[in-house]
Amino acid sequence: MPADAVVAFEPRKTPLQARSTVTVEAISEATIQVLLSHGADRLTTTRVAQRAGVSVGTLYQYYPNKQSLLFAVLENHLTNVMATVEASCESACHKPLAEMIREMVEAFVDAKMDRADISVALYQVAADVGGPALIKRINQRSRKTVEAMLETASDIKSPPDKFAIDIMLSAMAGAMRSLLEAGPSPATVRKSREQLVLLCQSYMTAATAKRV
Amino acid sequence: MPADAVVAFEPRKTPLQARSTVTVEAISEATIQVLLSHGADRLTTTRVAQRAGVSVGTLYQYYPNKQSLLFAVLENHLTNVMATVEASCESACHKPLAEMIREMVEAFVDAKMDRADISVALYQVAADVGGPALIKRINQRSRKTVEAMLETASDIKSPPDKFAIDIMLSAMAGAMRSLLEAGPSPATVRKSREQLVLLCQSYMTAATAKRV
DNA sequence: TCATTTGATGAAGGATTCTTCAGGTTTGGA
DNA sequence: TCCAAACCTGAAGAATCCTTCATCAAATGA
Repeated sequence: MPADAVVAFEPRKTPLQARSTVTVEAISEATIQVLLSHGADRLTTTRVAQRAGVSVGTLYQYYPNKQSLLFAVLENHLTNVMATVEASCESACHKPLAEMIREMVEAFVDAKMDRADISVALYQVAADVGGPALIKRINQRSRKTVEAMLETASDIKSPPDKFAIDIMLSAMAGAMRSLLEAGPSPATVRKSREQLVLLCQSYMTAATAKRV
Repeated sequence: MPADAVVAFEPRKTPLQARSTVTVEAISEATIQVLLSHGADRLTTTRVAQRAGVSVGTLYQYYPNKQSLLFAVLENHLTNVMATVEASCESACHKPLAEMIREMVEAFVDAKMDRADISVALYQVAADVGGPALIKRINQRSRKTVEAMLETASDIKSPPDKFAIDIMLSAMAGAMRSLLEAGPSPATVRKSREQLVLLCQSYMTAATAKRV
């Protein structure tokens, strides 16, 4: 969605002393909180700094601008979720298809729910500059990871094609987003998790059958 | 996501003469274009007015503020898509489950693709103030519409519960969003449409089987 | 201990943006 | 034709926000 050149995104300085590590962490956390309490369009660098208990100048010592701050928080979150899913994919290798899907989906749901507030807050940021590109990258990596896992499934001839995997992953993410934004009860989460597993399993089974 | 009171959202004045109808239409269209070319955070009322070929003052004659403009455009789009889906649901009544799903999903995909640019542009706005609430309302209505259709399915005893329908709809919307944001080729759209039908069909079948 | 590096401060410049309103133009009917 | 209502204009007020930088404080290690 960007119109013109993307500004600098790289962090300006990496914390060396323990003191600054705490500061950077506080700024990240404050970003989430401000996002949740004021909304994306009312998030100001001053407000974030205030909430973090530091001054604006400090914030600008680690992030060259507002966008890089938001980008960093988003990237961090996506990377975390990604790592969890990747781990589950590795541990599910060589199992039957249905089990694979179950483990992967459950890992995803759990990772998202673990810090549901972060997920919800960041949906507001995801559409901004940098977001779409980042998400595209993460999606591709996810696709490859899942694809590699499916290749080792013990009970199918050939795995579904890339297309089907993309559809499944985006459907899963979309349903999860809708769920998170509704502020669900634990019971609702459990039920949704189960249904999401079923959704992915039935689709993958159907998509696989087509090719064998 | 809003922090405080929601401002006035209602249009300020309804166009009477043909001239102003054209103006309002131009402003709507310009909003989409600016959203696409500059992004949500660089959308200014002045820019929209300029692109529409009118002055800012004119814009404020019909919309009390910037948010109400964005809200109106979003609402209009969602209502349009919704109407298309509702029509398809009515015409698919009393048919077999698989056909129902196919018609509904295809109607949804086609409605979204019909003005793909609008859909893509509005994803940036959806997370803003008013967006989540609006989407929640539309979702509920969609759920009820689909539920009513499924009740008349000729080949199943009892339809899936509300839960499953919600999951399916949000999964469908999520996958569609991901597709749209990728700027797909016509061939990709066709293939995705087919896969989306399969996704929903297989899930609904699985969810139904569980209850009979 | 003390010099050097790292970290923190926050007032203020500079820029952008929302919104209004006083005054002009066009339209439609009497 | 002529008036009132509808419509349009765009400069400017008011507010908000991003970002910098000169200055002060803390930590490190020699």
